[in-house]
Amino acid sequence: MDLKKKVSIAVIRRLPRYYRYLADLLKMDITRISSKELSNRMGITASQIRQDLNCFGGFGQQGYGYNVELLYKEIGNILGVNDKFCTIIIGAGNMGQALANYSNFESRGFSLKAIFDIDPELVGKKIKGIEILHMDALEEFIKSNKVDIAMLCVPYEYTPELADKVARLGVKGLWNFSPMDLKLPYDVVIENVHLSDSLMVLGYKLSEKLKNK
Amino acid sequence: MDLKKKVSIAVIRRLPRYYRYLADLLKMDITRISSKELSNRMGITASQIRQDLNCFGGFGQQGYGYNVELLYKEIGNILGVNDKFCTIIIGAGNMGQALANYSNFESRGFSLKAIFDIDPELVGKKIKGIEILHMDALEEFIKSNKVDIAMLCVPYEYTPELADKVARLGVKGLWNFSPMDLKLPYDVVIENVHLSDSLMVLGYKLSEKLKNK
DNA sequence: TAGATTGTTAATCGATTAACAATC
DNA sequence: TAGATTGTTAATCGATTAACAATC
Repeated sequence: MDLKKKVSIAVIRRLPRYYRYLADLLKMDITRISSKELSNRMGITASQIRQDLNCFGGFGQQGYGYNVELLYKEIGNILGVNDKFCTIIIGAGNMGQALANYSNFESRGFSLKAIFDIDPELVGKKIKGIEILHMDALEEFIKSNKVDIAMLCVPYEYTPELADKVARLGVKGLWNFSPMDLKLPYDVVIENVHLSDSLMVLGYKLSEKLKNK
Repeated sequence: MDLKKKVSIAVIRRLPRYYRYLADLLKMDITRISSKELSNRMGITASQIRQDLNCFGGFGQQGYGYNVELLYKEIGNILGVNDKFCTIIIGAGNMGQALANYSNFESRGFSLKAIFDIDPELVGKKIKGIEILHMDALEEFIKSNKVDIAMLCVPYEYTPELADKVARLGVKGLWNFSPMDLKLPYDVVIENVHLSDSLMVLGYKLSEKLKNK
């Protein structure tokens, strides 16, 4: 179907970073930038920037550089900022509530539709105007609403079963916060946030640092 | 000082994942495993597993494979699970509280010593037996206690200033939850958790998926 | 011993960097 | 036009995979 080579995940993972730097430049009223200057700010090579951007098309102009606003919008498009993904949060503990309160998800195309929990203390409460529903209502909700992404913030032991359930109901994207690799027999995309993995890497870096002193 | 080549960060980032799989195997009372069998479970090549492990030494035995418990302990050692890092959480909002409640950090060598916030409503409250202190007490606390890692969970606009402050006070590891790349003139190791970056990558994967249907 | 599987070297692959012609 | 900087090809580097002798 698509003839051009698939863009590597390494490039994709750099896009949100470009997007952040371009937003900063916009805020500073900088209207144009060269790959050289951007490379200085970001601490990567200008070559890499040009290579990355050219995976998606020629956004620059010889002798001039890149128009910041245009490039910002283009990268936004690539990342689907204008796509409006409908999301739900499952598990309204601290992590779930933290995600519900993240204000910049909305501006990046992620629209929170509902929050679910089993705790009767939490059910009925509102976060950012979104009512917390009981878990029992989850299946019905997914069946009668478009849900693109489920953010899984339930305790470890509930996660696999829950992931399987929402995938079976047709949710195509999972954002997993449990320290496990979900394996699903369905055609689903998964992005993991393994906090303890990240912390352990920090621990490793720190001991290396102390060792070499 | 160290003659052997520095282990690449790609390898390091896989270690916590090995550690999780080995913990699972232990739980299942599996005492030995070959790189082949582990590769099947993890979905990576046996070659990569052997290469990764041999960055740190020969933990296996020809004809036998790896002793699960031994390997688990060795990887734990490499990651510093026995190192006891003292940590503090700055910002006791939902994210800070979520981190405070993460029970498996402690078992991985991270000992939470204090939590800080400016909100008088929160100050004095206890999470997991740790009292939330006022931000004003931060400087004094760091000066009179060993603090290895600060987990920064304050709003975006406070983060750079705060990072600079704790680094100046001698904290050597920062775990940053704000969507920005901290740049510090001090000798500090930083690990970022950029949630919105992760979510945007999920969004990208999802649109790719839908496009190719 | 025969079979299994490691540790390690060599080959391959992919990603990053360098170079430069094209062109604004 | 001259200078700057892109888009793109080629070179380099590093990481992953394959192969296999060593050995349990």
